[in-house]
Amino acid sequence: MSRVLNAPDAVSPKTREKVEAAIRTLRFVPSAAARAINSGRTRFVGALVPTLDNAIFARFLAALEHKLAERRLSLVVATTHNDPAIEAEKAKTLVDIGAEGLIVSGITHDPALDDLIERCQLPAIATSYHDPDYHLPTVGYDNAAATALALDYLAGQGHRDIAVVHGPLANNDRTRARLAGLDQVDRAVALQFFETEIAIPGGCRAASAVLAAHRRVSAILCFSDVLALGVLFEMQRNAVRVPDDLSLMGIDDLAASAHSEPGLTTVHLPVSRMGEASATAIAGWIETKERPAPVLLAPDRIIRGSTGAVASG
Amino acid sequence: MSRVLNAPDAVSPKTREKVEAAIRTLRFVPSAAARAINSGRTRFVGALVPTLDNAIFARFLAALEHKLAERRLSLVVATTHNDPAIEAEKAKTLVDIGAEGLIVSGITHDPALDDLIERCQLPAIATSYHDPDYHLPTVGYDNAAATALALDYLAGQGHRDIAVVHGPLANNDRTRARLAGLDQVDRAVALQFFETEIAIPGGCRAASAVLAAHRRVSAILCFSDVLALGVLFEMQRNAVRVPDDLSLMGIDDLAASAHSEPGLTTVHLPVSRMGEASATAIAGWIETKERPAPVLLAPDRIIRGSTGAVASG
DNA sequence: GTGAAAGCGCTAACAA
DNA sequence: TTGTTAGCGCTTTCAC
Repeated sequence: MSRVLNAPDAVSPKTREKVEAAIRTLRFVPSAAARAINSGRTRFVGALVPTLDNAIFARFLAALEHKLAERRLSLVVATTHNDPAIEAEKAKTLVDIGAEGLIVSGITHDPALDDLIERCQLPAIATSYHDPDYHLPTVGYDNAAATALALDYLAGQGHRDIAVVHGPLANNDRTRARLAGLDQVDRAVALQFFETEIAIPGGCRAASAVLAAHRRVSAILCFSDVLALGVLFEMQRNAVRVPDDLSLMGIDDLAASAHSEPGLTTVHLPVSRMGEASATAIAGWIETKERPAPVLLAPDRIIRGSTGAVASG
Repeated sequence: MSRVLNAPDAVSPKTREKVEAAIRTLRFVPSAAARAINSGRTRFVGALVPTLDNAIFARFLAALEHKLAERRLSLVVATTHNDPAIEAEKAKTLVDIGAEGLIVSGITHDPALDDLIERCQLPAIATSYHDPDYHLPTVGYDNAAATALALDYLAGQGHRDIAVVHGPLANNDRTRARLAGLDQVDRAVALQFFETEIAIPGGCRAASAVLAAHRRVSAILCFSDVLALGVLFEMQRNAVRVPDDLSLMGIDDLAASAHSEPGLTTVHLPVSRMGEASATAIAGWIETKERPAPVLLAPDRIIRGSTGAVASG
């Protein structure tokens, strides 16, 4: 009967029909577990992301799921809320149910996670980050380069006093890398920093704080478009014109960013390609047993209407 | 050795240590598949959603994943793009890898999916919909009631010419139910319909169409906040004041809707609670083998700044 | 082309 | 408390 299901051509039509009839009458359903025990394959991988609330991760997962499906792999999703302990725990669960590989975000992890990956010899890929020397292959972009690209543009437009709105630093290497990227810009710019939660209301609050701050700025750089959207709304609420009174720049390039009024100048992070590249890398690793090379994806500056030049003089 | 892993207390400390040492040196990792074949449990369920691009589904999945984790279940995610054939195919894949239950969206499905669920005697739940007579338990809200709630409010505010912006009707029972809900409103209101893709640019295009339409409207009702956001942006672009020139109402209540300027009047759909209720229902069904009762969640009208009354006379 | 049997890695039940 | 074994449902192999 195994033959009828797996190699129908190697069975005479007569026998096949008989067996198929029996399968129907007996309501036979093959057991996935039994198949897995023999093939050694479960055909799914796990992905650990900080949250689903930010569209940037949803877009990443959409591309990841789509590309994995092409390789006949399914995707198990778990959220970590940027807590390494939760991440390690959920990773353990994913391995326990049989994940053949793991996709994690960033390079800050609980030792328990590294230990798990090492012990199980599990293919695992770190995303949203680039570091060729990291012990896992990274598939991602250079976070520092992304903010450098942004700050360089604002500085080039004549901005000398800039507010930087970013997410929590705790356990977030991406945010820290983005912060470090600002130092790469070799221009005389005064920066004020505002930390807030990465969500629309966080952006709104940060915008209020910027407006209330003692020293005026001519531009706001947000480390996420979600924050920038919140800032934009708050500015509209306060009748602050963007970009006339204040330039606004984000990082991510969400769907909304292209269509807001004004359109949001931002740095496009290629998260869809990152999802595809991650899928290809992990699927290849699982199939060939060969560790893939890191993948570096270039961020891309996108100029829209939310930024303008500072009137010189 | 099985005892050491599963019931460490029933083993003398000496033996335990010896076995644990061996486990370490041999780099032993228990096989999930072998465990599954004995327990009959794989400890994960599959969810089929139209897309991850709309935050409403991301929010649903976030709650679903969280509540499932409490029941020690993992979540496999697959996207269908509202195509019943893809849905059926991916459902088959999920069952093939051992999903213990399925969460699907709506009640329009390929017969192959129904057949699969029937044949495998698989616990399956239909979400985003309410129909106590459907052959699967539904966990969701009354889509018709949601739009009725919205239209009733707009009519109550004096609006008599209203544009309705909705997503594609093909294969989407939720959209059709929302459309049907408009008929429940017993008021003399002239409606114009605009179909577009459920995404920000879709909302923008629909807004342009509304502005270009021959007959003027005093309000726009969008069947999704994503659409309403797009409309709002387009109105800002065209210097149409909301709500002074035009009232705007959505359905969903996304995170952004509460913080836009003006805030978006909308109908809150309890998708987080729907995720939790779905998790509870499917987990209970798997554990007790007893089919759960349908769950009806009430939508909730939320009045914000994007709507106003029509000046009478 | 078909039937029979070994064996995958565990758990559970049984002796010792 | 510990060692041993049957058997879960499949795939693969080996006779026929």
